[in-house]
Amino acid sequence: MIFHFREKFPLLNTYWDRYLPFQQRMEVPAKTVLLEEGKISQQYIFIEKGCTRLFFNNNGDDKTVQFFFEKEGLTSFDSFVNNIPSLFTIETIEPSVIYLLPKHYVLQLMDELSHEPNFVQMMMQLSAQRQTHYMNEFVSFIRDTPEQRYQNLLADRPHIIQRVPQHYIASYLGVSTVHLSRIKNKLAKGKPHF
Amino acid sequence: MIFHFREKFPLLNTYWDRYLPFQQRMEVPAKTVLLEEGKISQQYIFIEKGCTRLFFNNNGDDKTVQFFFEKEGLTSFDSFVNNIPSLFTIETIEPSVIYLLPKHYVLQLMDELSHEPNFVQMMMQLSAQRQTHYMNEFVSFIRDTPEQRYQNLLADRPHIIQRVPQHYIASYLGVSTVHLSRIKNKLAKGKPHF
DNA sequence: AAAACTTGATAACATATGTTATCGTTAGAG
DNA sequence: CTCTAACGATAACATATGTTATCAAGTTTT
Repeated sequence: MIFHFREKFPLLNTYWDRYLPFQQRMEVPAKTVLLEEGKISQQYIFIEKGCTRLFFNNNGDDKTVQFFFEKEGLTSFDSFVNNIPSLFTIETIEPSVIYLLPKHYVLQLMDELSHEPNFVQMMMQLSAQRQTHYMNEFVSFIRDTPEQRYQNLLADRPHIIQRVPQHYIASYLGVSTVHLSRIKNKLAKGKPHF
Repeated sequence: MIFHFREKFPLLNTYWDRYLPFQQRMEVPAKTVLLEEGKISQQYIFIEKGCTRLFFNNNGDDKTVQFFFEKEGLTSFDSFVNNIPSLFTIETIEPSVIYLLPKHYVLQLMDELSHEPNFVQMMMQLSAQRQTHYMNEFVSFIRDTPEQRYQNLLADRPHIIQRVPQHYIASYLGVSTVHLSRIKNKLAKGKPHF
């Protein structure tokens, strides 16, 4: 999510590597809560193995907002940056191996980074990248039907459909589990694969 | 949108003021295109008077993504930062007075800013703010019905409903113009105001 | 191994929403 | 000032989607 720098800005690897010793390694089972709704995010989460989801509770039922997999990092950004209660819970979906870096070190790392020559441009690019992600999710809702959104997911991020339980995907797509099942059924009939 | 710093970070006013002379003032009628879909955003837009919308074309009909009013600044961020064709068009809704600041100056301003002590924190806060905005739009779709989204709009940003033509609002809410009209009718009956 | 929970499919019905068409009003253009 | 286009309401019908309930197949727990 946020500091998923490594591929895009290889320069930064040296910075990250310096902070690796401060990370706490954890092996956790599925459905482990890494950040609870209402708590203030105190660390950055990096996923080595497994996957997690970001969700919120709405009148008793979960609404999943995003999924994260191997080599991705995440946090409840607004909570992390502004020290306010998180609107979201972060929970593992599969048994996972994760690394936690306390906020203090993240901020220190960012401060060091700020002296690099292209820091401003880099920050803006990362900011634009994250903004574009959520904007695209939003745009997809005002442009596509749930069926089209499911097909987009199937085309662009099939690993989500393969690894994530269907009711999480349903809430992410904004439909009921029943309707997602109908969509799958309809697509299976339309495009038999034999 | 992006550089709407002034209230949140008064420190920055001195920076902005220094760049005011480089801005181009324009008085334009309604439905003036300020940035066309497919073109690369070359300037930052500040609205002194009037309002604009950000939209994209989808098979012939517009889908409005966001509205902007007095004292707000905007650009097609991803296009602006990464020099790629904009996915969106920016167009005035009312006759407006706007200021344009060429990208070159914006980048120069940011570079100067980067030497301020709390620059990193400021950038992260602004980034979080924008991310939160789009995330909330997204969350609203997987949590609320169109009727609830309309009521949220009415409660949180009534000026949009007052000043913006209804078919723009309909696409922004993700419903047809007919259905938005139905929603308004239903709410008017439920809560008579006499 | 039995029990309990999780996951997913499906049916039946109710409601929400889209589409197309028509009409009236208002606001701009010539 | 008249004409036209933009805007908004409404009806009628078709389709999409939600809700509730039931069933089946795995998984996990005990």
